[in-house]
Amino acid sequence: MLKRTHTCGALNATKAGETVILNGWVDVRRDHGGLIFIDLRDRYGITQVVFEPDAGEPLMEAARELRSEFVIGVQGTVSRRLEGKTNPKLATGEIEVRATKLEVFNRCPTPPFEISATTSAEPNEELRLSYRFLDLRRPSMQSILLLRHRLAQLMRNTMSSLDFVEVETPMLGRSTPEGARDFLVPSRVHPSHFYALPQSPQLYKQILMVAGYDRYFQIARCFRDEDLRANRQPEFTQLDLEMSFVEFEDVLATMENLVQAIAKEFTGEALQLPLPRLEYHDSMERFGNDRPDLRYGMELKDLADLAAKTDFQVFKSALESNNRVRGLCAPGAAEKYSRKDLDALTESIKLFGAKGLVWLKVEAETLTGPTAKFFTPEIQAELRARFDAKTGDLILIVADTQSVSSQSLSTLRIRLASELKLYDPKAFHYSWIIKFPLLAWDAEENRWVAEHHPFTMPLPEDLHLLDTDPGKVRAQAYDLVINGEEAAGGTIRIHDSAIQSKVFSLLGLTSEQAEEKFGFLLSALKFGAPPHGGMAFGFDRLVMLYAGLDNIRECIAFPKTAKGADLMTGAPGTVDLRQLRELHIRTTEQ
RNA sequence: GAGGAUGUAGCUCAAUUGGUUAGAGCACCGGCCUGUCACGCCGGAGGUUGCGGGUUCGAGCCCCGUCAUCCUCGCCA
Repeated sequence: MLKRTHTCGALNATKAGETVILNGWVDVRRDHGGLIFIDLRDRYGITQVVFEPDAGEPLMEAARELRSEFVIGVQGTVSRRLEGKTNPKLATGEIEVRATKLEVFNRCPTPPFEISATTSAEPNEELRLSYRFLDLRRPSMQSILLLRHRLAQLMRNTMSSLDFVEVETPMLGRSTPEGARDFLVPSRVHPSHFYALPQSPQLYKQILMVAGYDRYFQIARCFRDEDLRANRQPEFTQLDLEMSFVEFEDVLATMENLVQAIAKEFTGEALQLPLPRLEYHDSMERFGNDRPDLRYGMELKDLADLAAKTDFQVFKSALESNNRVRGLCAPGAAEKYSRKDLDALTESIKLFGAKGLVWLKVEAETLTGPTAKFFTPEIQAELRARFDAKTGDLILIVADTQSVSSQSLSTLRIRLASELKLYDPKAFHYSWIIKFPLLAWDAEENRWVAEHHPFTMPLPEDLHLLDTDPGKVRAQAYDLVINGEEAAGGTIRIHDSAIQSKVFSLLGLTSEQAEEKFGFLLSALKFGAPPHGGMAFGFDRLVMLYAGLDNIRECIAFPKTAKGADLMTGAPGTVDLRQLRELHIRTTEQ
């Protein structure tokens, strides 16, 4: 076998005259009859190999047989290219390898799509996923997986240097009631009993704190059996971590070191610490969601006072039902959005239950639009002032419930910012969102549910509200938001049994039920649990952000489709009846 | 569970109002070519228009069903 002495990205003019062997795939063949060029590709690069008649007819004959994606070994002499014949597009473009020997390791049928980077049209994703082994051979995919590897390495190194210990936790665990739907694994040995794949290593990492591993981390696979989205897969990866003997500020400060290292590595930016912070309540008011993209402004404004002064029935009835009247001002959008575009915007928020969208174009003298007549000159002036609106701007107003107006306006804000190019798509903005609510009221179940999980520590100054006004209690929870994406999130945990019981009772759990559901953790917490807290970074999402991707499948080697299928392997598939019998399982199909 | 989009040659796409034999570029195959690097030139082959049914003199196009993929809501931290 012709074993490589160099990779296809390694040769340059300093190696001229050396005899080398390259291994790789034929990227493209250019057959000039008397002279044959081969671009040879591996994951390091592309090197041009030239077959010349001097090398003998048998070699030329063999070279003529070569086709795209043949796997070969080539021996030859590194040779400086002739004056004016260099290729500045290739890192190896100064040289070429003049072939003296050729070994074809494997031939390849015409591939279903082209691997070469010179191809402009992207094959459709279904095909790419079916032939993932070819898709991943494409240089663009290889650079993504390499970036992913670099991020994992950086995280491991940084965490280790901060004295975190990597510990693996089980994939086969126990189903717990809170959170997402579990993937279940039947037990052969225990009929009718099931393991659950971890939604996250949450409980194990708290137990590791009790065990004295005061700084733990893991690049952990997590599983959630919920419907998929462009940025959601049934299995995904987190950088999971937990720290002991810390408070809120300690976790944030420690993690900012990691964030700073990541930013430096992937954007070259020297992040100023501490990172900016925004309270949940302010974020909801100013941006309508808890993960605002702060690369641009276009903040939401409350307009209740102005709405009250109009005779506009839509506003009046909204205020009477204690709903919100809020809006935003899109700079320079009045011209760019036709009546049809505005109808499309209106349509887009009906998805969230919005009944309509009030739009006003800011002109030199007045505001115009179908509902402008409800706004007196005085109110128009106040509206302008509130948004600091300029001629040519577009004011959009939604009158609806807190939830509907927030969802509608935050979605409009994101869409308009993108369409109006209000930010540099290559820029990065990092911020913490803090002081999340501890609990949310579940109207269906008629009880409080934990926003994060039942072990989240309330803010000390809000503890007294647990008895009087639980909905107002804020948590020691924090999210890291990068460019409008939730990149990480975490909490300080409760290590005080009195507070824990109080939270359980608010959640409607008796101590017996809590014991039954979380007994092993409660037991561990009793045996000397240190104060602790931690967080988890969405690893795939970080790769997406730094690779500039808008789809999570692009940064996962073997992802699932929207219905959770693996088009390459055919998973999920059927199994033999015998396997089912061993597992004590009978399906409804049988 | 729901809504929307897409499905035509190996790939990326086109095909007027339902009307002749469904086209193009790339890839592929054959021939020619000693400096290409998106090589070039000449020639060729390649189609169950996702699948099933219906309407019609006639369906890639209209209708019904179904499958797959994508996006979104619900769901999910």
